[in-house]
Amino acid sequence: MVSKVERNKREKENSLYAAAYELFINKGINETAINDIVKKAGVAKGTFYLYFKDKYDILDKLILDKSSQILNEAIVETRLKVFQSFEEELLYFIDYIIEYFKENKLMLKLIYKNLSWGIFKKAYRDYDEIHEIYNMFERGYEDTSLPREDIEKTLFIILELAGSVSYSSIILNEPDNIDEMKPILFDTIKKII
Amino acid sequence: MVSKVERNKREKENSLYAAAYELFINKGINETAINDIVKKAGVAKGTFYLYFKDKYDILDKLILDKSSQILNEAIVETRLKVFQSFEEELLYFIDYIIEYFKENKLMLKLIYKNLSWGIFKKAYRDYDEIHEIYNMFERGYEDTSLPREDIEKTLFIILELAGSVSYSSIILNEPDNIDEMKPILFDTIKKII
DNA sequence: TAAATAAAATGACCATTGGTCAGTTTCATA
DNA sequence: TATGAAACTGACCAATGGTCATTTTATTTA
Repeated sequence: MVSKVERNKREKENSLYAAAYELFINKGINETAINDIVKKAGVAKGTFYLYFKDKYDILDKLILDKSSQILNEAIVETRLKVFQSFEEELLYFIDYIIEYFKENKLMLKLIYKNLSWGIFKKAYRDYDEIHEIYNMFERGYEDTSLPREDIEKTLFIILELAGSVSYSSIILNEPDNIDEMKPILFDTIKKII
Repeated sequence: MVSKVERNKREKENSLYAAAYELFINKGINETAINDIVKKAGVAKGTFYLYFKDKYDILDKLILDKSSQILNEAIVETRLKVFQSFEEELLYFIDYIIEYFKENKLMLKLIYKNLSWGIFKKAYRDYDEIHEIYNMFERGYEDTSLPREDIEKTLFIILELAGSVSYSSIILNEPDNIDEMKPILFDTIKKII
């Protein structure tokens, strides 16, 4: 049973997350004051400092949460489908995330600009779901021309590539919009694996 | 002839740039106050606001300057050499930049985390040198299997790839250090072109 | 070269923000 | 119902961002 204290605690914490998320998305991180966050969350300022060190602490935790959420969603959706090849599976997975961020541009902006690999590593340790991406690669590697020992590095390269190209084309339309960039991005990934 | 006013003006501005650069590098951007910058630069606070809108304004201009500087240096060095192929030329260019940033990690950290494609576009318009990267691609495209119309997109993809992989491996040693990652990065680029 | 004009530089000043902590409220336990 | 523990509060102060009337410096004009 969850005690009342526990429940209240989570309520305050969650309302802080929700308030910070909305403000970071709509006003930007630099333009959001702690005062804005606690006011929107309906808690006292001191409460903020019970849960978070500063603005960048709640930001880190926020994007860790959001990013593992969307990654997990993409993994689950991918597992539900049947594919002819690993290539097809991988591209489906990446496309799922791209389409998601096409609809949630502000979230992409927030996540991508602040998600360090260090944070991702923490997710990789702490969240079982994240392992699934690697497992997908593990399962599929026989279909590829890749040396066994390069799997992790290649996975990294593909995720970095997909991430940075998607970010630029979705947020900045540079060098072109995402729908124009998708074919060449996918062709590139096919060349890599 | 450069007037005395002009000369003084540039001195103040440059001392602000130099101070901000050193502080951003060593203390971090969030931890650096405008007061710190003007104190280090030896000018009054009001002077700062004559030249820059805020902290992020001087940061933008700083990284635009630093990044076009290193890009230009790499281009000049590459032009001095003779290559057997476009592939060789491109990899030399990228390697030059990687080696530079290996020796200047803090600068890479500052630039990469804050260089938006928007800023790069401005450099692309304003600085002739930046065009040279595209020209290198233009000259070399006959050596590749790429369709003519995909040159710009491919250039973009390769630069994004090299940039994000280099950043992670140099700064975070993730997923491995840059010397371990280089072979696979270069192989990947070869596959792409 | 001296006076008038223009431009640049200054730093005291105030509003906003980050962060603290003594006191208060809420909850679990005996 | 009393007691102790934990969560919560918001008044408070130090630090920061940004302004602007005044002063200093450079240029132009007479």
